[in-house]
Amino acid sequence: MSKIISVPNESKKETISKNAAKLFRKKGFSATSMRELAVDIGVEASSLYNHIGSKSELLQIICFKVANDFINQINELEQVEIEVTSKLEKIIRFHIHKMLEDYDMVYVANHEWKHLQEPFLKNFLNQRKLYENKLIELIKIGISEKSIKKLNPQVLAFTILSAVRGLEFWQQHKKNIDIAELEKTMVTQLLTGIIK
Amino acid sequence: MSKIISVPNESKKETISKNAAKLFRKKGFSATSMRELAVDIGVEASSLYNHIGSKSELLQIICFKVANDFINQINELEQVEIEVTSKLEKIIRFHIHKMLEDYDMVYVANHEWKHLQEPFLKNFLNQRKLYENKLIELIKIGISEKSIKKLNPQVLAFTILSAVRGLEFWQQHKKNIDIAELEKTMVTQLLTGIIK
DNA sequence: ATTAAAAACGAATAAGCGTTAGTTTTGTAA
DNA sequence: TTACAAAACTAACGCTTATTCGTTTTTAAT
Repeated sequence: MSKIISVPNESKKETISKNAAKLFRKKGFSATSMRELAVDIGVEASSLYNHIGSKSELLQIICFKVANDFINQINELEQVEIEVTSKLEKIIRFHIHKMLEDYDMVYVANHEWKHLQEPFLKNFLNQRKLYENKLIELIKIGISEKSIKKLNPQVLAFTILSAVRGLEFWQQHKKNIDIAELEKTMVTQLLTGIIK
Repeated sequence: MSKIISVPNESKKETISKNAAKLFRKKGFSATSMRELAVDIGVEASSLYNHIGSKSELLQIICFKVANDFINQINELEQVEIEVTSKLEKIIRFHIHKMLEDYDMVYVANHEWKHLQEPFLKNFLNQRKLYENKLIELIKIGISEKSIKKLNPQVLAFTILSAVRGLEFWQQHKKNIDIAELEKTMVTQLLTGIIK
């Protein structure tokens, strides 16, 4: 077969990872074979191993890329001095943008992380918990400042995360809903509710 | 090995299905082998085939059991004559209860349905869309009655569904949060928002 | 044109998969 | 006790899996 075609500024490893993300999202990690991935890329399965270490490594690359992006964003946000509710709004909007830009990778990180091997599995879950705890802390500050209702901060945080992590639905309705409306609706709903 | 032990009023097929749901949730459908399932139940893999047709059938049983439960609930709710917002509250509370009672099955139906074979895959997705559309219609009524904010009903519906489908987190925090508080918090958050 | 490294290939390996077949054990009712 | 059906067993089939090996082709620099 032919060579792996990679666009400039993108290593062949990245090209393989992105294709892997697409397949892992569509079929799941375990149900995706290296042979299928190779076909998609246009090369024999064995040739992939000149560029990557293992199938498992591809999942690691995907999951930690996403985890780092989210951790970095919330870290930057901690430095900024704006109201808690504005921070929450920014977090929600960031999730929406990420889901649109890196749909495959975000989806895989959200749904296929359980197939990571140790020690990567523990590592990933630690990253996740770190992010969740930062969000919970933010909400607690909001409650103490009386800008947020006195409800269980853990539940509030997880509900927001569940809502934005479920943004996959959007991919299937791209045509019907425009992104500005999507953002406005979700921010309004999650922050101020749906009842008039 | 020994025989399959099934509690009274539960067929052996049900026993196998429930064990399958537990494994499919923990490891994913594709990564779960019939041999593993057999070990969990205490028989040889081949013995399972005296009770079930195939591995795929187990996934079908799980997914359609869950789909039917949710469709039935929302159908019953359509008959009842109460306010739209009360109906939404009931739907949210039903999701929470279902996730607690049949965690494994609900999780599998939410996450592993893509491994269904045709025609079951199409069938399942139709059921899902039916449910989503019923929820969207409900919200549209609320908007026209002016009890719900004039926002994109599709987005509102999917956000609610994402939030309740993400209730898996609760399983890991059973000890910290009691169910009454969980319900109250989520209903309040999704219907009236979190900002004071 | 020569050389060395990078990247492709085909073939093979060992392990695991869902499932079937044939046989034996177990439980139940006559 | 006999007879029959249900459900277990062992063994095997054919296929797929991720990965490795040794070799050949391609690419790029001298």
